[in-house]
Amino acid sequence: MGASKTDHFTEEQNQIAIVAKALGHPARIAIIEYLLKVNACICNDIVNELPLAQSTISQHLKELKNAGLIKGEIEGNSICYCINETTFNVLKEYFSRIIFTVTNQKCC
Amino acid sequence: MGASKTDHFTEEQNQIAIVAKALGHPARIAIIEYLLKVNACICNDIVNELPLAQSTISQHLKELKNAGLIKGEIEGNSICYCINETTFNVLKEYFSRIIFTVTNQKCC
DNA sequence: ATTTAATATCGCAATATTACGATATAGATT
DNA sequence: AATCTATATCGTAATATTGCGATATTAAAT
Repeated sequence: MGASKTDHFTEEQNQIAIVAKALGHPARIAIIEYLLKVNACICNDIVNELPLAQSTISQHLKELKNAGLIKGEIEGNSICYCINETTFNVLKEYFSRIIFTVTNQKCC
Repeated sequence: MGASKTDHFTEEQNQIAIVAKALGHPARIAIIEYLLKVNACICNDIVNELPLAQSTISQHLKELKNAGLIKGEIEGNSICYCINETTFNVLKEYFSRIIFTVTNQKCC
């Protein structure tokens, strides 16, 4: 095994899971925070910031991009990776909805 | 390999990653949504709801519990699993902070 | 035209995750 | 006491993830 049974879940459930999974690694969280901090953004900076090899960071960036959490634009020699606000908003809305529902419950 | 280099990241980065990772599976998202829906909560219900074996669901519940996303209280024969609002709040706050920071940036 | 710099991809090894069936455990029911 | 019901744990197979070094690739600088 090792593969998830995605077929049996809703589109939204799979989508949220994909995004959450992409955030499920401290290096990727650190990358997001670094992008926030520097505002402008070039991958090679991150290589000096994180204790990981360049190839590993490139891989993490790819996963963040696939999940729609960051956008990357080629800018001459380097690449401008930025936060994709939209996806983070989807997450925030989703969690807000959960919290709202829980708060209005009486169980536990 | 297969293990993350958690040592080199901050406590918060690791914590957020752990919680996000726990949500990074559609079955676990479905479990959360089911808990929300039924309000009262017994694991065995979920077995009839999801296309997964009882042992698999038990495993997923364990991971959600370890990440602090749900709480479980033994209630006689069965177990009352409920959403742990606190952890969801932490997530929401974290994403809100990200969105706030991004919105006030001019890059990209 | 070469070289340099920034990034991506490949191939691999180590480990983690997912899922299942079988079995254990523990309280409830008979 | 025996059985049922709900849940957890174990063992195992299949697959995914993490991380690295080596090697592309592509644009910039010399």
